[in-house]
Amino acid sequence: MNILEKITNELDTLSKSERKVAEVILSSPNTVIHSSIAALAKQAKISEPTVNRFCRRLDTKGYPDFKLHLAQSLANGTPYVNRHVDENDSAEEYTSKIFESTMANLELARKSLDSNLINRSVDVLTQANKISFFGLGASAIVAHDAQNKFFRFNVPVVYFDDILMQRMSAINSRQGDVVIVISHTGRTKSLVEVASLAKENDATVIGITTTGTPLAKECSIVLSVNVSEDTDLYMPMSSRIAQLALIDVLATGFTLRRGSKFRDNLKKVKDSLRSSRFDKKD
Amino acid sequence: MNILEKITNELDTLSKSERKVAEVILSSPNTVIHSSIAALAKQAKISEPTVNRFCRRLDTKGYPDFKLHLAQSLANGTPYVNRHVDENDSAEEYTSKIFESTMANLELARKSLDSNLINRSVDVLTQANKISFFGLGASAIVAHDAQNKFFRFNVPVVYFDDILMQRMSAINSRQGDVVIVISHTGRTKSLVEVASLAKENDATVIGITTTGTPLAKECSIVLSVNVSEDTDLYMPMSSRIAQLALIDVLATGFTLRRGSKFRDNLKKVKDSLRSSRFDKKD
DNA sequence: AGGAAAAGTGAAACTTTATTTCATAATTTG
DNA sequence: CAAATTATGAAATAAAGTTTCACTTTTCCT
Repeated sequence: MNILEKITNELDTLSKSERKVAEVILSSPNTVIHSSIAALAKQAKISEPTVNRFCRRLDTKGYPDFKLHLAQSLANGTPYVNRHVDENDSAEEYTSKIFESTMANLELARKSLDSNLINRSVDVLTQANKISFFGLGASAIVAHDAQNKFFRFNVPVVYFDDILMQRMSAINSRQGDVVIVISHTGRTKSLVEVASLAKENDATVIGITTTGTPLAKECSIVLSVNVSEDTDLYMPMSSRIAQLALIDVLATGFTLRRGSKFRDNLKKVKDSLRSSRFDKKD
Repeated sequence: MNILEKITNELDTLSKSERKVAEVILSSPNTVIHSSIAALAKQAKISEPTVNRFCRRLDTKGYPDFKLHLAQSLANGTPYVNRHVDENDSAEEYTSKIFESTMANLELARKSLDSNLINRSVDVLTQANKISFFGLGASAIVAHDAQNKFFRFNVPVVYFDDILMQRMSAINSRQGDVVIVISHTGRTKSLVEVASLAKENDATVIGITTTGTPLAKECSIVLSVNVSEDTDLYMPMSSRIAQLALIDVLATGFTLRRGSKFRDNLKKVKDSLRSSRFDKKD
């Protein structure tokens, strides 16, 4: 198990001084693996035995052993962890933290996805007469992106980030139409209403949202994209990035399902963009 | 670099005794990371100073530092790798591949970023009279997202995904304006022109693109977001996701730079959305 | 509130571990 | 084959980590 995560989890079982140690470690783990116990104690403004006790509480044999675990956690290939941005972080620090949290959230999102539901969604999408993507705020760009992607497939696709257009479109939907409603919180009133309207009008409603939200209840298929709670003011919404990855998955599933002839077509679309670009001389 | 590989490479530059050390380490590295220098010396049937010299020859500071490197090399379990989607992949398989590739690309992108340039960009952004984001196609949604984010900061911000609007806006820019041009390929002709126009009109032009592209040459600051080449037809453009993460970084840098009063304001914006949502009952 | 018990903490003593020094042994070179 | 170079380990030294124990703070109970 990743020791940084473990520290984060056990933060509240630690004593006051031990928490100071934890904070120093979490804020710059890469420095710590090169520090002696004395240096760390000094930085955390506590004594050396406290550091030692801290290490043992995390089920390591002592400080050197702890450093070993820490080093391994920091090495490549270990799972990424949600780390909060701190007011005094340098550019390097907050950059790392944001990228790592984003990756951690992608990992979480992947775990929450159910491949059977993805399969069913792809089924539905390949058979749709018309596909509409709805989102508001940060999720609007996901809908926008989805439109870009599906547009290339030469299927009737629209996206709206305007409540009224969404409502009108939902009301005009019919059997065979697919409406994809995107909302991280799943609590945005107007979007929940739109989902419900589309459903009443016999469209298949796919929700890209968090498990168990009001929106989820209105959908025919719910693709759960769970990411860690957005409690931190500085922490950006990683949810939209996970949602985009899911759009990639759906689009890929769509392409695969449609077979090889369809893929030749895709290639043509790609090639058609070439003349608008400067050549690559390499 | 992986230290086990390094040991193997340098085997013939080592002395006889040192080679004994190397062999012991290579044969059971997992034991070594929990051994003291004395234990290792005994096992290799040589003296402690020899072990120490061995460590230094591998460019580590000493035995403990060597163990740290060794531990990290051993931790490399399954780094995220770009894996290509195959025609016969199941939903589960392509989902995993897409998420993992996305993470691999985020990792790559992070490595290509220069924190000094991020710092300078944040400087420029906090002092801007007006901020414009330009992108086309997949990058348009990044520009769109950036507008969403910076709009919350109550600064004059616009985004255009229309070539004509971009040109007009670029021509009307002036000293103190910041123009952020987003393009993965950095070869889209009209965008390169827009960057050049903006520059001629004294705007500070920040490019979010790949290193060494025509667009990069036109920019005052280039934030390189390098991801692996998009050679595969099935593989979705991960570049936009890396770009979004970079937008998060810039927005976070902006927030931090602006100080605590500014952050209170942000909280208000966040709260103002509450009434549009269903309550959370938990 | 008041005081006993429990938990937390750090100074100092102590132990373990790593590094340096230096004399000697092995190897290379002319 | 002897001088020079390089390699090696015993012992001394230095550094790092751990334990003990007395003192402080907190918690819990009446």
